[in-house]
Parts: sequence; structure tokens; C-alpha cells
Amino acid sequence: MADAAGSAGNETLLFLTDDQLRKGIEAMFFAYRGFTADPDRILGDKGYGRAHHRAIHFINRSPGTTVNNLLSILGVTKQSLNRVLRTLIEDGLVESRVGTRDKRERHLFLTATGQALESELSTAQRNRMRAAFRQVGPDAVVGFRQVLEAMMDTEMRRHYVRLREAGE
Amino acid sequence: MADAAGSAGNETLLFLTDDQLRKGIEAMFFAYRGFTADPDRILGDKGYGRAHHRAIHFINRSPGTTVNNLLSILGVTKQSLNRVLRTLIEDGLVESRVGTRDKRERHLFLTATGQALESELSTAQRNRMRAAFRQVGPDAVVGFRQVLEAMMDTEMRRHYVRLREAGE
DNA sequence: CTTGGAATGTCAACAAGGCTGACATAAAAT
DNA sequence: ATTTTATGTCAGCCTTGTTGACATTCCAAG
Repeated sequence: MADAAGSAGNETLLFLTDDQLRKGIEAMFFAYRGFTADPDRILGDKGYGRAHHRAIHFINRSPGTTVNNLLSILGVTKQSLNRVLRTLIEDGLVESRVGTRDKRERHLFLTATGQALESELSTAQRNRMRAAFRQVGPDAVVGFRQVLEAMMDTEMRRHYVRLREAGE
Repeated sequence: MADAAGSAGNETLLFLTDDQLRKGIEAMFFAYRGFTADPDRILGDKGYGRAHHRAIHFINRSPGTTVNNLLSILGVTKQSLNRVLRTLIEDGLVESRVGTRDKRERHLFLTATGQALESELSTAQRNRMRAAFRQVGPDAVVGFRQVLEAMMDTEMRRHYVRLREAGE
């Protein structure tokens, strides 16, 4: 453990065994269910699904974002996203404004109602993550984020980093 | 860990700010797409989906497991799982043997063909995780797993731990 | 032993949310 | 003027969740 990086003995690479990797895989699977469980409950009660949550989350993060930008973040087809956006707009959670510079673009914003739902969802999700973070401490959290970032596709990492910069 | 709870200095808890938590949430979202991307490609080519992968994975981990046990691990309805199992059995990837003690139960096993697909899928998934692990080092990996475990529902953590024990 | 309930698994039908393909519109770019 | 881009829509398909109805098997209480 102590000589992890330097010694280059074969013990150093024990964390790369198939067994360790499999545990990481199963941990991802089970943890992701926990990660989505609380929002899923809230959404189900209101007749929405995970797809609506994702749209709401990223519109909240980048108010005024275009449909096209949202598409590349979410990695779905426009038809699929459009179905979700249509219901959110009809229900008055999202507002779609025609672009001023480029009138082909639609800029998306959360309404007050949309912000309320966003807040309810993200509060629930943050509560669970806060409990986990607090339980394991800051060093573990750093490792957690490092592994996740290394596991992303480069395209997705681009979006992730762009959002981080915007948020700070 | 030692001073996280006790010292109560405000610097100590900076990793619990809403901003840090939001980053963790987005990291989970983007990383999970990477996590499933490679298996999804392989499965798509063969006419299967993520549900088939999950079934195959856990049957491989616990050969002879019952449908009921698989249900509680996967957290879906028996009807949903049954559809997936039926296609896997029809295609000769999974074998279902009637229980000897209790003839209501079906015990599930991977056939040679099923094991071949399992191996292909888990190799692809392990390769990505290995690359990520190697990139960040063993300490980060420990933190990664600690956070994930803390984020699981207790029910899911039970399954996770039970699988760990069986594997070691 | 029989019978009723519990456990297990199967079949049918429906909904959410992915997907592709085709097409319309408006605006920008060439 | 023509082409390209951004967006929206319709139709139809697939996977994978759901509930409801039902068959089989086991077990336990009468």
C-alpha cells in the first residue's frame, strides 16, 4: 500500500486484477441505482421520467442553451429530446425562446415552476451524495471524481469540463 | 476521516458544498455513459440490450442462481426479467434447470455460448475500467469504491457485499 | 389426505423512451 | 438563388419497464 507508485513490484498492480475491476464494475452498477433512486421516485409521482430530469438539470445548469447543445450533452436523438421538451413546455416547466441573433435557434429556460422541480430533484440527489461524501471523507471524494473522469468518453469529458468551468 | 467530523473547521467541509456535490452528480452521469458504452455497442450488434447484459453478468457470477434471487439483485419485475431470460434461453446462451428440491424454482446457468458473450462483454468493460484505474492509481481507486458503496441503497449494498464475498 | 394459500414462473398487453427515416420550415451562409 | 443548418413533426420500430391474469408447485392446517 505504502509503496504503491514507486516500487514497481508486482504487488503494485494488484488493484488492476480482473477481480478488482469486476468489483468496480458491480459497484458502479449498484451505486447508480442508488444515485437515481430518489429523483426517480419524485419524478414518477409527477408523471415524468429520467429523461425529463436530465433535460431539466442541464437547462438549469446552462440557462438559454440551445436544443442542439442539449442534444450533444445528452447524447440522444432530437426526436427523443423533442418529445420530452414538448411535454415540459406544455406543462409550463420550460420556456423556449426564439433566438435573437439566429432565429432558427430556440433558447431554453426553466420557468419558476421548472426551477421548483429542479430544486426538489437536485436537493434529493445532493442529500444522498452529501451523506456518502461525509461518510468517506474528502480524500476518497477526490479519488472518486478522478476515476469517474478517467472513465468518460472524451466527448463527454469535454462537456463535463465545460460545465465545471461555467459553474466555478 | 479522523478530523472530518471533529474539528468543525469550515475548510474541512468544503468538499460538501452544493457545488462540489453537483460536480459529483454530473461526473456520475457522464461516467456511467462511458461505463456502458462499450458493452452497449457489442450488444447492439447482436440484437441484445443492457438488460441482457445484466442478466448474463449476474448469472455468470452466481451460476445456478434462481430467478427470484436474480430479481432481487436486478430490481425489476419478474415479467420484465422473464422476457430477457426467455430470449437468452431460446438463443442458447442460458440454460434453465428445474430445481431438484423445489420444482417451482428454475436454476440458471450460462452455456458455453453464453460464457463466450459474457467474456466478450466483461473484457470490454474491464478494459475501460483498467485504463481509468491505471491512470489515477490505487489510492484514487480506493476512494472511488468507498464513495460508491456509501451511495448504494442498503438492500443493494447487501447484494454487492454478498457477491464480493463469493468472489474472493 | 385434501384443500387453500403462498411461492414461483409464464403469457398478454400497455407505456416510456430510445431509435431511424422522411419531410417541412425558416434562417443563415455561400 | 441555392445550399446548408437548426429545429420541429409524423410514422413506426425496438427494448425494457409496468400491471393483470393465470398455471404450477409446495406446504401447512384442517
